[in-house]
Amino acid sequence: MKKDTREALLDSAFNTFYKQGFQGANIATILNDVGINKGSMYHFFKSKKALGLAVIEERIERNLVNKYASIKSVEELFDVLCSAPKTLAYGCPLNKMSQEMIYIDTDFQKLLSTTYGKFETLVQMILERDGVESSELKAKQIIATYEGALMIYHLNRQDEEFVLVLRGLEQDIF
Amino acid sequence: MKKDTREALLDSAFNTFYKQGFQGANIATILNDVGINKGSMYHFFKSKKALGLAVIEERIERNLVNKYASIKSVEELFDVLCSAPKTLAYGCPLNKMSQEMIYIDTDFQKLLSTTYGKFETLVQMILERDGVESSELKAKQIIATYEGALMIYHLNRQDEEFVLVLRGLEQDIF
DNA sequence: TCCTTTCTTGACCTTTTAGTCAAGTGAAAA
DNA sequence: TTTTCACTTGACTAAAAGGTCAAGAAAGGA
Repeated sequence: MKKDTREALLDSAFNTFYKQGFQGANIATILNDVGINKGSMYHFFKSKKALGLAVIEERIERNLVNKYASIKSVEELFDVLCSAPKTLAYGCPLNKMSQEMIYIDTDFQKLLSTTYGKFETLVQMILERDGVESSELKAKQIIATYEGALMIYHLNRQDEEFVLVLRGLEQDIF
Repeated sequence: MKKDTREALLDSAFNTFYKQGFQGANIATILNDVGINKGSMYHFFKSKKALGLAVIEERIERNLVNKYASIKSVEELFDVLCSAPKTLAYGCPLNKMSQEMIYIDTDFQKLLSTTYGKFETLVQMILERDGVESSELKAKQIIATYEGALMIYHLNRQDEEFVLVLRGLEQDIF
């Protein structure tokens, strides 16, 4: 049972921070959700901050790799990107955590910066595999448009427009 | 002096919320910054939430209109967008506040959604004045790329790449 | 000048928050 | 069986948070 509590904590913390923000979330919610007591959590994580950093490393980053490492073509990439409104109910977890924390805490800043770098590399590799020119810049273009469009989607809740913006980019670039 | 305190409160609250987030900011910081006491603030704003909503209406929205309403051409628009890293030290205020609050509070959600709509309309009008086709979609494309690129910039702190992404869009579209 | 309304003060209240700790449980190693 | 160590409990603490209020100061109109 040793690992289960830690994993359950990370799962619940990820969901709670994702929805409410790191600062806005309170530990009691997570504890109640998992069904354990405080001391148990503080056995695994020395502080709320440590839990937050672990969520970035062991959930946000892991989810990104799971999602993008297996993508085989640019076409497939855009299909996955276009499905974001269905899978990401509160925006991009990495983007959201970054906007909140990078100006406040340098440990968060460093880790989020590194994680973003990995995301960018994953996208870049998909482009290179398909023989796309200037893949670094295009990876940034794709991610930027994706992140921005997802934010706009969550303010409007209009699926079609989100897809149109991304498909527009796909056609402009390729 | 009647209006001064209210205006000073809005200024300080805007800066504080902008840097630390709405939930992460505490009222004592703002009060200390302005140099007044609690009761004085609660005379003008019935709650922290009311202050936050007023900041959106009277600062975030006002700043957007000030910045974009006077832009005369698409060229000028992209120049202004490219200067964002110099003027927006903690990202796009509207984007940041939205990511944090739209899933938490419906009053924030409504107001931020409306404010975004005005921003989009301002950009759309610039495009139309220059005779750009399908201005609505292109306004969304520009804003999406801008917002996403600005987020990436703040994780990397590399000016050139931010500008390259935006200039790339400018060339792809026009 | 006097009166009314608009601010301002600063102490106070209540709730919530992250974090601590000594005592206990239980499973696995010895 | 006994010992050990990883984990769990739940009450406790201290600080910080948002918010209240009665009383006083200023400002403006009559």
